[in-house]
Amino acid sequence: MSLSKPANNHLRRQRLKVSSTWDGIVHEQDDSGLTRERIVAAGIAIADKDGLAKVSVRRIAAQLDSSPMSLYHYVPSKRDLLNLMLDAANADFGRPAKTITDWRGLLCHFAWESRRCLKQHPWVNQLHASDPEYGPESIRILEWLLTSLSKVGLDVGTAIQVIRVLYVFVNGFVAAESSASSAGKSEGRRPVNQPTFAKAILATRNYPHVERFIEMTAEIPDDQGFEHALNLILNGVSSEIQLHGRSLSAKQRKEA
Amino acid sequence: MSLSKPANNHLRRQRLKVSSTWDGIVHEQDDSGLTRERIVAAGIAIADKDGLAKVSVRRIAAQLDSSPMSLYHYVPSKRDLLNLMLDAANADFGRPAKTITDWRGLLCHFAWESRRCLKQHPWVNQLHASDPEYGPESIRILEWLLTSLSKVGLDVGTAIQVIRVLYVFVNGFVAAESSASSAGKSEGRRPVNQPTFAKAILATRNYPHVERFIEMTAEIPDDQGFEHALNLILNGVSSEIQLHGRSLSAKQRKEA
DNA sequence: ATAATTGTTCGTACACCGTACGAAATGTGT
DNA sequence: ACACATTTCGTACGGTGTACGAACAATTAT
Repeated sequence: MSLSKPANNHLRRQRLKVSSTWDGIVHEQDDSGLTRERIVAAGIAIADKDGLAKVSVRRIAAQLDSSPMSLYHYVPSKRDLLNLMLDAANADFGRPAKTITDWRGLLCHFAWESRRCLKQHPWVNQLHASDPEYGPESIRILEWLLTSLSKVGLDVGTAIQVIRVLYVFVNGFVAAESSASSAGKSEGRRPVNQPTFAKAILATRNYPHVERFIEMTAEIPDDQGFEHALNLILNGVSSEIQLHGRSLSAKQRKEA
Repeated sequence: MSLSKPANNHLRRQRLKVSSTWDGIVHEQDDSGLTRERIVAAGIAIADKDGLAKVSVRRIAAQLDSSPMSLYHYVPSKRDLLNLMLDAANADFGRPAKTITDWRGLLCHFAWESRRCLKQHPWVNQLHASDPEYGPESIRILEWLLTSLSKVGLDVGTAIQVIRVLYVFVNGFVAAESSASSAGKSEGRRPVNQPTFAKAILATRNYPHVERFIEMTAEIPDDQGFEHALNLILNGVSSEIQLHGRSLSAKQRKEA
């Protein structure tokens, strides 16, 4: 459709050499050509619309008016393509205003913003469970967070430990959230009278607490539940900091 | 190979009617026949040995000297088969001695025991990310934990919230653990000079904190890291309880 | 004993997947 | 114009889940 400008392709190739960091290979193209970015974007689009399971090399190719095997010139394997998608999904993680000057604020921002990104692309969780490779975006974010925290006076060691917990928590929470809501949406998926494990068992009325559990998680708004849980963890952090404070009193850390 | 005893099959079918609760269907068999349990067990064996990806209907059938389609009489779909596997994996969750009489001890036990189960079957995490359906075992465990906690005086509402956090945390932690270790084990998987996103980026030495992060998570023994993180969360719980304690002082919960 | 009914196995087939291989096409440098 | 490098893509292999229906075996009814 749109024609390329072969005149100065050579120059542009020279010029853009910096951009691509996957391996040695460098490509660029105007609108209609293949690009790793375009491929990744198409993959994300499909995953967002129809779920991660529907992301196939063939389908991406179709969406780009190309052929399956062509993609393999820009991406070494599907596995890696998924990794690229994963990282790209973190691209719109927002750094906060600089006005935040306490660790709690920073961690809060991190948690909420992570959650926002994750909810935008529910498939990230699935992906993340089977392959936690860090991409450039994730690394940038992590670095930013750690430097911010240390600027604010938090010991880097503790920061790291805490982030690990927080990160894991947010991921898991969102996973639970999104799979619960998707279970509600596509509730005609099952043959109707096949009442899902859980329902059949709970119908025996032998597990009152669990019933209560399910009720609660259903009726409490997700945001509120998240905030609550988040605060719980942050309180834990707070008490951690108080304990072996700013690297003082390292001795009494054995029993407190 | 082993011959069946067709003489009294009828009687035995009558006798065993109680056991199976999936839907209405009831089956039983001596050693050589198909059973839902045997199918599930085979699936678990494969997943344990070669990973979840290698669990296919065909392969399970082969392992049971049967044909693929035969399995579908005992299991409605592969999706459900995986759910059955998931639940079966929780079967050896151990209840603690009754000597534990404080919430912290109970939650600790729950966390450690969950982790143990998860580590035994690393694929559970993967599975869990894409389908969190509760099975009978999980429900039993949850019910037990909740009743125990309430016996010990913990408000059920808080207990529920806390368990959610803890559960999510343990899952995520173990996921991180196991995928990190598996990345180390099969490190010849990549074409050697294709240096993984992360390594290439970190090689620029622009992200010192992240480097430190990776070092730390690598060198701290997993058990220790887990204990630390767990205590952090439990401290959060502790402060939560102190705050709006045993439903006292609900007013000052706004700012503390 | 014979027939009808039921529960269980399984061969075949379809649509889909990731991707190895190598030939074709396209563009570039001399 | 020719040689070269890059990019495209047709074909094919071996795998997947499972719908369908024929075959078989066991149980029950007559």
